[in-house]
Amino acid sequence: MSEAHLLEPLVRRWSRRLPLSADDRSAILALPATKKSFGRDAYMVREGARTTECNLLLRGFAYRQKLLSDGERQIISIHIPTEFIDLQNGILGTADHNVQSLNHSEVAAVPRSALMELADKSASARLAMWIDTLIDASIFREWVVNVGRRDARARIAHLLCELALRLERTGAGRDGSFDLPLTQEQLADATGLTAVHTNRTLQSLRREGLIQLSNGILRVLDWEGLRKVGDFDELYLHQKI
Amino acid sequence: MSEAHLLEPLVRRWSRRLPLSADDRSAILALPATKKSFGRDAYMVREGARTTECNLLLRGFAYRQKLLSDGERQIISIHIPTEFIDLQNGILGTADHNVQSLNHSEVAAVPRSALMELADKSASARLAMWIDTLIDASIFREWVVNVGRRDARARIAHLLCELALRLERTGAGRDGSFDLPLTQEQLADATGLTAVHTNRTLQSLRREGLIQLSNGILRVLDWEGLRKVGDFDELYLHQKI
DNA sequence: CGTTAATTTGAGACCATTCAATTTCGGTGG
DNA sequence: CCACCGAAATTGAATGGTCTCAAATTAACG
Repeated sequence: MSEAHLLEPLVRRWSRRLPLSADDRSAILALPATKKSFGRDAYMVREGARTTECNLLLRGFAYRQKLLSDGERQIISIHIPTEFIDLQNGILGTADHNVQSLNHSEVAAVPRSALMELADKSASARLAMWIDTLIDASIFREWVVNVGRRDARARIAHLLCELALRLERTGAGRDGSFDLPLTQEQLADATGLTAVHTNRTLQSLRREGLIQLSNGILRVLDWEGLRKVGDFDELYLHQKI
Repeated sequence: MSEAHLLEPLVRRWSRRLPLSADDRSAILALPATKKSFGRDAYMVREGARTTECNLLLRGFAYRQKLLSDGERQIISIHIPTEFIDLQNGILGTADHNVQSLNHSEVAAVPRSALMELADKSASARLAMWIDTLIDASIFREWVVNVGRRDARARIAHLLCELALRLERTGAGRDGSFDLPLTQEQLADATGLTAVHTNRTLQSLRREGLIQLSNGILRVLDWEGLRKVGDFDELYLHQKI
């Protein structure tokens, strides 16, 4: 397994968004990349750490989080394969939040310097990176709305809509069924709720035949219904470019 | 008042972060910019609109918001002079949220195309722009934490800490006293609370001698106390680079 | 299979909301 | 300069969504 192939998924994702020349492609694939594995809940990036490399998620899930001084945790975003989990750190230099592996995951670690050189050299790659960070930001904005103004049912429904759609776009899952190994506690930390209330809310969504969620598998039974409960509008994902 | 001078504050802010060559400076100042005024609550950017220009805030305040289908509003960020209020739109092409003027404000509107040309031409300018959008994103992340996991007192204290610090860094205000024409309803929409509860919470912060907030003027009486209540750590503002 | 993690259930408490009414403030015209 | 007006701020009381704490059940895993 040559290193170049590690970044193939990145090339594929970026080229769906904008035209990449042959030079662009080979420059991206020529980036030095090291495969790394992380176990469940392992820290991939630590708040306050200086950046030396950026990680592209190849397999598994990752989530960004911050810890409050009283130990409470807020999950800020959840990431799926082909996404960078810390691209912004490459530019800002210091991580302002933690990133953890959700389940067993694998990343391609690219030295920050090489990535920055690519950005200087290739206008397309640079734009693709910038867009990646901007879509991240757009998702953060929607999450502010989600935890700020929606009730428990809507928060969870919205989050599941987002994840289902993003997973679908990368070809993961089929028939509205996706691998989603989130514990209810993690789901609670992502929606600003407690695990107990998350449990009751999930039950209510299940009772109404909107979803099925067990054994780390999400099945959306009634997409329109879930979308409505979650007040979900996919514009913010910027995936139809 | 020549148009070039409109962007002087931008040059000043960016050059505090990274070195700008004489060429960079003149290229920035040569950008075509039109001064525009907005009245209180006027829409500056509308969700779903295609982008034709980016707005640099010169005077007054602006805030980003999204509306839920039931009419509720969540404010996503608050902007102060010398900041771009919609830089990300120039790249993504479609606005995914609204921006409104908080009080009477003035902006320098720069055509999207000219800004993108500058980004292609000047490595420093595009890095500065990218950093701007990344710091925005970092603030969004902190807001997710704020509305997701903090109680009412902490949310408001944290928001006031952030605004005070950002205002101070731009030279606005003195002796811990700042112009901050936020209504309690806007403060509520920014923290995911109701106006009524925001009122009671502000009273509790006042009662304890932490702040004074009236007539659109915020005075921080006990910075350490407020910081503690708000669980505030400024790392996420990335202003010490 | 035994052991720990994750999910589920119950009941009571509390923080924040809702609704409604009152007071204060800022601006305006007589 | 005062009377007036609408907006903003403030107060009260009742309601409710979510939390807390604790225990029981089920699932995951070596």
